[in-house]
Amino acid sequence: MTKGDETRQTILSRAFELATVIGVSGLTIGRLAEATGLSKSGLFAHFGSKEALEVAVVEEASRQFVQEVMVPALAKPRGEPRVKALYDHWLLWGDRPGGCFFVGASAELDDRPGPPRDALARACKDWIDALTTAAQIAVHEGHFRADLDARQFAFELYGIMLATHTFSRFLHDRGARGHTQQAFDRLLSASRPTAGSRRKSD
Amino acid sequence: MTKGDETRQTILSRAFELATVIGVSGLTIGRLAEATGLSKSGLFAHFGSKEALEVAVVEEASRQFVQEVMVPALAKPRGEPRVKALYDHWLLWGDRPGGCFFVGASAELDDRPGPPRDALARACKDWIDALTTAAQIAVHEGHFRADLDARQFAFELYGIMLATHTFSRFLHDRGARGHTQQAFDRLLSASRPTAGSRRKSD
DNA sequence: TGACAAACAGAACGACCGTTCTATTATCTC
DNA sequence: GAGATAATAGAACGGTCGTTCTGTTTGTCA
Repeated sequence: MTKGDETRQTILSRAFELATVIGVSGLTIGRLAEATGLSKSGLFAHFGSKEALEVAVVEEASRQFVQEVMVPALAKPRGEPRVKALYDHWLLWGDRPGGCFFVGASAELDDRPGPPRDALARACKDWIDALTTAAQIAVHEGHFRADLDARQFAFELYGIMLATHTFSRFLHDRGARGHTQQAFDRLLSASRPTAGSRRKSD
Repeated sequence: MTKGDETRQTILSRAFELATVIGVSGLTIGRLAEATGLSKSGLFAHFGSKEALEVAVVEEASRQFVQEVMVPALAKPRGEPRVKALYDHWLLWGDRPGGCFFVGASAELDDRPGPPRDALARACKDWIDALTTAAQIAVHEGHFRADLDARQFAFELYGIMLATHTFSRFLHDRGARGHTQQAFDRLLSASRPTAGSRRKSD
């Protein structure tokens, strides 16, 4: 199948953009059909249900996120450089109309059980796991202190990202970017070994 | 007027509960009418428009937030105890079906301009200002270091709160409460004067 | 207590929702 | 190129949305 998958991909790309701006639940078949130039029923046939469309949109978002954030970061050296790259590319990822898709969608779906919510939660957990693993690697590399709780590190970094989203996108706070950078730097400093600590593989 | 205001208050209390769980935009006149036992038109007449209802719900949420979080904290001694009280009462505030109303509503309204969004942003800014002021007072009291950026403190504390909401409500992460406490403790430690610092009014 | 306004109910409106059905194109296979 | 199949359009469905209109009840106050 060629044509069908091609159209489906076009729909999903547009749907992802739309959902980022107006939210997952604000995304309707009618509006999406209009945005893509297809008829409601023609578009609908590609997914079979609104719920399946939402799941597909979440998966499309995850795909793009991996491409734009995870892959570039994995190309960086293990340890703190990779942690920094994850942070930097996330900032770039959030620099689009609507900001970070996942932050917006999380709040929308958190009390609406079902497959779309499950798919989104999976994506967020994967992201947090990636942050955790990156921090753990930084410990092994000796960039971070040996007793660092990598999961705790991921939690706090995630919080910084959420605060960034809220301060800049919702509150239009001009100091948001500065606060973000300062918070991240402080988190890094607190994670590095204190003077006189030992290095790895001693 | 007695009866009208009374019913209006009943509606708003129920609306606030509902909106916390299903979201501000998920709150419909029909559902709210059913939940309160009124007719759609009867309920509608109290507000004149859906938008006005949403604004009223945000204001009701703010009112309750002040009552349950701000007032108890202001009763505490100035400085770190008050900062801790703000944090503690916020945790209690979030311990209800749907979690923190403002966290959920922020993500929903951040790209939907209009009076409801403005009212919500005002409430969030007030909350952040309260955190900032409390931190600034802690500086004056000598509980926090003199060179602390109170606004930065508020930003990071806000991030911890957002992460708490997401980890516990959305991801159902059992470690959320622990991570929150640890992050808060770490933020407090980093804010206190280092050994050998001077006290206030010297 | 009787007049008057406030508070509500009920029905209906057009708009849009997700979904289904049928018909018509376009695409692919042989 | 013919036949089968996939891809899409169009109309229509029942349902819910916010909103308006018209009554009827209820409360308020001189």
